[in-house]
Amino acid sequence: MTNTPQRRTRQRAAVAEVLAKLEEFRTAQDIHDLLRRRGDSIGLATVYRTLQSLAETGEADVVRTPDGQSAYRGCGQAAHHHHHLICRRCGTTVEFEMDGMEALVESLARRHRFTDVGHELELFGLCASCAVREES
Amino acid sequence: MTNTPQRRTRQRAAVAEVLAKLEEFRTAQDIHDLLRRRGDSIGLATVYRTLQSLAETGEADVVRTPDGQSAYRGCGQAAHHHHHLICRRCGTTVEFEMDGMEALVESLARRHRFTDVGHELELFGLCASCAVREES
DNA sequence: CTGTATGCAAACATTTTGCATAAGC
DNA sequence: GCTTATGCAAAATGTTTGCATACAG
Repeated sequence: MTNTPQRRTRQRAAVAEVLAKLEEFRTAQDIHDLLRRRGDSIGLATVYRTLQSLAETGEADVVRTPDGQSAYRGCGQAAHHHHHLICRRCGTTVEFEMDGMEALVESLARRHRFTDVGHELELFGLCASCAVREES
Repeated sequence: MTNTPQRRTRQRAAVAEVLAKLEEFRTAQDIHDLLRRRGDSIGLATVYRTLQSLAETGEADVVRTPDGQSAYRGCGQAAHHHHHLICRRCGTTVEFEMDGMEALVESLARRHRFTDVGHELELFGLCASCAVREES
């Protein structure tokens, strides 16, 4: 299986550029909107195709939002690498860091001969206010 | 917001029953198939509605599969609570346990006044064979 | 009886694909 | 020039919803 050589196109560059300055995960459609608003003319399908291809080569990370969309972020953007604690009722999100993780994931990956393992940890629970509201 | 009182219907019971004996997360459509194969006549929409309602009341846990489907499992089934290490290229999945997690999640939840916090941790990486294949 | 749950089909939202055209190499 | 990438619109996929009917309480 030979490495598919990608062509340098205006669109691909644009997607890569936007992706590179994204701090957070953004939906394919979000990215399409961003590009359009920036003045780049690009088709939605192309955005999808490009993001997919970038994800395959590891240049982008992907996660799934709780409502079922794919969200992308430039690889390496995981600057302060925080995770999310999300209320499954009202959607309130708290960012947090988890120091142990890095090491845990590392050793785990090594044990199973996996490389390049990313960890996007999303915890879903019930926030304080919603917990109150749920007391029947 | 009063607790919506659910009616005991044959369909709801059937879904709950299947869910109760599920060890792993299953897609709504999977569950629909299982029910049909078991001889229960039930509509797909009903399965979706029931699963959603069970998830809202906390009787079922939900996760998103990497390909964008919702997968359900009876709450409390988290018996040996393992996680998944998934190859983002070939899809190979390795189950693993992570002892530290329970405690970490617990303290984190408490710190932010969240309750009922579940942790489904899915790690995506590159398995040994795919890593080799990717050496360009 | 009253009203919620079901089933079906149609509606939806997101993502993928076919195909003709444009553009990289 | 040959071949891959793009754009558009149409198709596919997974899920939700409207509405008439069935059935639980």
